[in-house]
Amino acid sequence: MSDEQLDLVFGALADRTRRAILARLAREDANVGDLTALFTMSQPAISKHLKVLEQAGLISRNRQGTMRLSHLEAGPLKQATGWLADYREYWTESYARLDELLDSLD
Amino acid sequence: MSDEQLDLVFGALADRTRRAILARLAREDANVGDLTALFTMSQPAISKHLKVLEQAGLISRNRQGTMRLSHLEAGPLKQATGWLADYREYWTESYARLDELLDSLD
DNA sequence: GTTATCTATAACCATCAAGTTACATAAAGG
DNA sequence: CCTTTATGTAACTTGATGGTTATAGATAAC
Repeated sequence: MSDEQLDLVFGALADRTRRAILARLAREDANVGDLTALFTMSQPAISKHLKVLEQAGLISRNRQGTMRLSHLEAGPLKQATGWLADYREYWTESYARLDELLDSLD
Repeated sequence: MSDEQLDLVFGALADRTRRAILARLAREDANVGDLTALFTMSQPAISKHLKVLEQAGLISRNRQGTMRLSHLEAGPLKQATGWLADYREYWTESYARLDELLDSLD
């Protein structure tokens, strides 16, 4: 995973509103209105967050009538976890199992 | 892990210089001078990055004579991975193994 | 105690990020 | 078509971020 991509992914995850959006999308796809209702901020603010998430590859979006549904994409989350796992030497307890896990990804 | 802590950890990881510092520290502890030599930026810039990493709990530091050695701390990396793993439903292939892994952490 | 080395801090600058309000655009329905 | 609903975009404000240079502070050596 490139530095540029990791910048985008970790940058996207660095905001709690965006993390909450991802948590919501993990349950079910949602449109902008659904997501706006969850927070105390304006719809344009949510649209901006969705744009950041989309550019990081963390969500995809498609039109459904007048609405646009956001859908969680797990690929970048997987890759970010892969990056973190490079430090597995420091995860002393579960070194072996993590190795297994990583081998099995993609 | 609190939202505040996740903000700090993902925010710290969102910068490629800081990720490179962590990668260097994964091999061996280093002082500010060592780290400055790796990049094309000033020593104060590196000191600032180290401060960010320290506040995120990703490194600890202790004096060794006139130098201060930075040491990688894996705890927050582990917890950030734990957060990412909440999306394991989307990691279809390795669902079971990741569950095992998480149960074994801490 | 002076000097040399290593690191931190202060002050500053430019850019970016996260929010706002106001308005424009897209699709569906009567 | 005109209206309604849903969303995107523009312009702006505020504060954070990432860098700089210059300087101060801490420790060791002499």
